[in-house]
Order: sequence, then C-alpha cells, then structure tokens
Amino acid sequence: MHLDLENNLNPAQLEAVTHTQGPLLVIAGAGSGKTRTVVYRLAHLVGQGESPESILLLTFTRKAAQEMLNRASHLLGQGLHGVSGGTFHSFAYSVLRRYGQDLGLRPDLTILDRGDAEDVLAQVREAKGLAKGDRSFPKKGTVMSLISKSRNKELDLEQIIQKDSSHFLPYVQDLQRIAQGYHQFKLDYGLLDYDDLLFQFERLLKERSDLRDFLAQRYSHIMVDEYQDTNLVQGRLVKLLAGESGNIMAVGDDAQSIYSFRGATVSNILEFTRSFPQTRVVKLEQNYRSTQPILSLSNQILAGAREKYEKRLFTLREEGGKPQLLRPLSDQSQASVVMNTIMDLARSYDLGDIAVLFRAGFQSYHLELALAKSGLDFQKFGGMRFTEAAHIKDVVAHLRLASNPTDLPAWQRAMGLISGVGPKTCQRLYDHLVKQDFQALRKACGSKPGLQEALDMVNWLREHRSDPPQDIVDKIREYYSPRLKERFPDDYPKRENGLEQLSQIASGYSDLELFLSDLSLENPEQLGGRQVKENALTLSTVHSAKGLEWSAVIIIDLVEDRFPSRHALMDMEGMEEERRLFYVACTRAKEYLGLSMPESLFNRFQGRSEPARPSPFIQEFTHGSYEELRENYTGGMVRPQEQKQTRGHAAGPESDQPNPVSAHCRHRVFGQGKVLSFIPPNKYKVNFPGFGLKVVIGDYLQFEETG
DNA sequence: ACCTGATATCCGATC
DNA sequence: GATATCAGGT
Repeated sequence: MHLDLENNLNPAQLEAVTHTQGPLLVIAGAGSGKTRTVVYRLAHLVGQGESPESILLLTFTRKAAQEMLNRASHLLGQGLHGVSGGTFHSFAYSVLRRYGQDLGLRPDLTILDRGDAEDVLAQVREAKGLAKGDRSFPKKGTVMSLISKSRNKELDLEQIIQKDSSHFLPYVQDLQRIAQGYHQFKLDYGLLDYDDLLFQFERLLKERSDLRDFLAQRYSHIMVDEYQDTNLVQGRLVKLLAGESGNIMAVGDDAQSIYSFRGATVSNILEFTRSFPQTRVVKLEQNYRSTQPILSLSNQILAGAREKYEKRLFTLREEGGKPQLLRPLSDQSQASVVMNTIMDLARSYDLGDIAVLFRAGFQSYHLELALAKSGLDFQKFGGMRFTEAAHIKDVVAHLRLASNPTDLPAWQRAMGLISGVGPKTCQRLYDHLVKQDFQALRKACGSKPGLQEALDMVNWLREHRSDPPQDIVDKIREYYSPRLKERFPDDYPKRENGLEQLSQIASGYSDLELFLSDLSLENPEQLGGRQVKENALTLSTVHSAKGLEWSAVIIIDLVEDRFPSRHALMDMEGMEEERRLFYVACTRAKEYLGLSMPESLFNRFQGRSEPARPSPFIQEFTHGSYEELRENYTGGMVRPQEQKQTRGHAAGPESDQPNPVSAHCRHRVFGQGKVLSFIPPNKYKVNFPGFGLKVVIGDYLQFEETG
C-alpha cells in the first residue's frame, strides 16, 4: 500500500519520516503531530523492507507503543508483529529475565513495587532501631522518594536532602543507614526495585559486550518517544544500544519536561547533538490541536522559561473564544462552578471530550463527590492506583508466591492476613520455609487457626503455577473472599469488583511471570485494553494527561501552594518544572480552556476558609488574553467589569416574588431543591442540599407538587 | 513477646 | 485514606 507521504505530512514531518539513516532528533511542539510522525515513520520503515523485528520503540507507556503500532499497521495494511515496544523498564525487565543470570540474578526475578519497597524501608528502620518515637522523622514514603531521587539523579543522598529537603538534614546519617540496609535487603532476598531494573540493565550491557553488540545489531532502528523525560541512565542506555552513529530517533519537547522528580533531565534532549554528533535536528512547529487564543496564552507561559530549544508554535485555527478565567468564591464552591461549566460545555461537546485537570490527585475530591451525586459518568486518572489498593495487593501477593515461593514481601503480606500473625511471626515462618523445616511449620499451625489453610493455599499455588493465570486468580479469590469481608466490612462489594477486574485482566495472559511483571510495570488502567470508558468526563492529574487532548479542558485550583505545588518552591528548578507542567495542561485543550482560581481555600487546621493567593502563572498573563468570570453570591457567574449576568439572556434585578409553580423542584445534576425566588425573565434561585444556592434557568428544572 | 485496635496527623506527580 | 504510635489484650 502506498503511504503518500507528501500529501499526509507537512515538510518538517516528512523530513523526520524519511531520514532513516543516522541519528535524528525531533523537537515536537505540543500538538504538532508527533504521534502521526512516529506512526508514519514506522510504516515507512517497514514499507521500505525493514524487518519489524529490527525496530525498537521505547515509549512512556505500553499503551502508547501499542497505539502507534496499530495505527502504523493500519496505514500499511499489514501487521507489525515483531516490533519490540514498551517502556524502558519493561524492556530492561525482558532482557534481564532472559540474560540476567550472568549477573547472578535469578530467572524468577521479583520486582519490588513502590509499596513493597516502602514496607521494606519500614522494616529496616525498625530493625536498626532508628527514629523511635520521633514524629518529625520522614515517613517511609518520603524516605523512599529521597532514596529513589538520589539514585535517579545519581547524586549522594546528602546532596539531594540539602537541595530540596534541607529540613531533613539532621537525619542524613540515619537515612544513609536506612538506604544501606535497604540495599542489603534487596541483595539478600533477590529483589529488584524500579531503579535497579535500569541500572542492572546498564551493567549487563557494559559487562557483556557481546550481548550489547548482539542487541545493537538486532535493533537497527531505535525510536524513543518523550525523550525529554528520560533520566541519565536511560540516556546512557540509548547510547549503548544505538552506538554513536546508529539509527536512533529521539522525539521530545524540552518545554514539556515534567518528570525531573524522578530524575528526568532536560539536558538529555538539549545535549543530544553532542552525544550523537551527526544528528539531524527537525522541529515540528505547526500546532494542529488548539485555537489561536489558547495557543497564544500557552506561549505566554513559556516566555519566561530559561533554557530551551528555540521554537515558535503556530496554528492555522484562528477562530475560537478566549480562555476563561473562572473565579469561584471558594475551593468548595469551585466544584459547583466547574460542574455548571461542564453542563454548559456538554451542550456542545461529548462528555468524553471534556477533561478537568489538576496538579495532585486529592484536588478533585470535592468535584468527585458532586459528580457522584449527580450521576454524571466520569473516570479518574492519577492519584491512587488500582494495583496499590490493599485488596489487590493481597491477591497479587499470593500470585507472586505461586511464581516465587521465596518472595519475602509477598509472603509477609499473605501470612499477615491471618489473625494473630504479625511481622515477627511471618519472619519466623519464612525462616522455617527456606530451611524446609516442616515440623516447625506444622507446630506453628497448632496455635494459629487459619495458618494451616494458608499454607495449603501456598502449596496449591506452587503446584499450579503453570495453570492459566486467570484460574489461579480465581482460586485465590475464593480463598480470599471471607478474609476480604472481614478486613473491609464497609466497602467489600466495591473491592470485589476490583478483584473481578483483576481476573478479567488475567484472562489476557497465558504466562504468570509476564502477568506479574506487567502488573508492576504497566499502568493497569491501560492493561485490560478497554476499561477506559467511552463517553465519560475525564478527571486527571496533569502528569497522567501527558500526550492526550480534549476539546474542552478545565484546570482547577490555580492558586499558590496548589499549582504551583507548595513542594516546588524549594528550589528554582522546581518552579521551572511547574511552569512546564502548567504549559502541558493548557496545551491539552483544543477549543475551550477554563482556568479556575478559587478566591479562598478551606483550611482544615483552622476550620475555616482563608483567602487564596492567585497562582503566579495567572498573574503573568497579559490583560485581554483571557476573559474573566467571577462567581457572585447567588451562584451565578459575572464579568467583573460589567457586573452583568453571563448565563441566560438578560440580567434583570432580582425580585423576591414567590415562585408561582411550587416550592420544590428537581434538577438533573443537583437533585431536589427548594425554590427561594424567581428571577425574571426565566431563572430561579434554588437551594440544593449539598450544593448550596444556585441560580438556574427554568428550563432545567422540573417542578414538583409538595405539601 | 507479640498482636490488634484506637487515635492523631498529614497529603506530589510515576515506572 | 494511609501512616505512625500508643495502650491494652492474649
């Protein structure tokens, strides 16, 4: 099939697609058809006779890789089976699993996910008797972040703490001891955390140059997406795999680098041409996504950035309204203001084409409650993850024991479910297990009811580890079900749904190890394929929204300490990153962009609302680049200058004339409410329990006869 | 010695 | 909602 590159690509895209020999760096501005370019390049390569097996496509998520492959094979009219694709971590895992024995790694290598790693840290701290009773000692999650940051940025723990958590400086020595103990623990029990996957992969390539050569030869074309979010070790891995003059294509946008907290460094992309001297640089500058007013506002955000590849984004989509600055009275009323805006937008757009974005997962809390109450369908990305939920981890721990019975964290989790068994007993049982001291195990069963059953379960798992993963999951669910109800009496039905979902996902696998590694290495929302709802509103952290787009986007909580996050103010780089993050958020919008900036925040500490300071990014915008709407005390939105109602047709003076129809009414979103007054010509002021006072157009209300 | 349950405190983004 | 600690029970 002929691809007709000339008619489907602009000149810059065409250059990127057809430059297939030697290093290539594509600086792809937001919405500039980056994915399209990669897809066409894949199709072009294979169309020219390149074997799919020789292509390696490294992306940020597996889903991204799969989507690109699907689109490319659609273009080409032939499957692209054989292309290696995925994340750096999953690629590292697959190579280590195959060749890691040379490094002394076991074939059933176990990946320590974030939660496990934190539990190990807590254990180490306990064992070393550190920080007893000291409430200001960093929590295990914080300790984990510090250790991981230090490894990813390849700086001493002390330097990391000095740079952005100097209040922990008194604990440097303790933290170093914990880090050391953590390292030892992983060695002792044959465990790898996320960071180890990359570093061990690098070690393997360095120590086994024959393997490096083999892989470099096999992957004659390497493409790396989101290059601005790679860290130092990933940069070196690319170099090892490609060689200095290899056919390596890196795609990215330095303006969208938002992962420095996990060690990503913009310098990888800024210095790409130094690493690969013969690099051809191509800039994609035409934006196909956003209207001019949205793009202009976004470009203003970037104007203040310090270090960057110069590029100028332009669009041919001149038409379109100005971005709106929404100013709710408080973060609580923000939920209803945003909901009203969504209802308005829903008249022009599908719900699936609308998104609400925020800096941190918890910020959508109020909105989620309001949405749940209204019955409006929504899906949330970011924040608490599916695989991090306790009940999922419980079941997965058993799965892991099926694969590797000496997986200590999994063992602790599984045995800890039995009442009367805690950390100490777990450890003792584990010691018996590895020593094959069955007599001691049997003895322990006498005093702990339920233990025998648990051990039988583990035995069953070991014997059936080659069964289809779904069968194993279901067997564990059967065993786990009564414990689930005991452990979560309030919400076990919901959690049972989660386990059903896990079983669904398992049905797509025939290999247990692969299933387990995907569970810890891939975003599970994307694992099953079509868990993503068709026509639902999207709530998402900005990070999880990377690479996506919607017709209408609302960004909430644009106040100091929230966006930019208060954690970002510790150093200069942090602020720069918040700026890029805000840029990423704004450039997700195609036609409508709403920026919500509540005037006050509820302070739980003081039990009342306090004035909020506007986000500095908003203050940088030139006057006239947006339209401002302020919430007034009746719940409507007004332009501050004109003091005029913007909803409905006319803004008549409010009258207290009683509503002629009835005292109660029903609204599709807010539910039942009490009518307080009629506002000519067609609105009503209504008090909705849970939502407060609203001014609503009569057409949206159903009046009820009440006594 | 070890486990469980109650209580106060805090909350960043991800492979 | 999760973490950390403390008091009280076995």
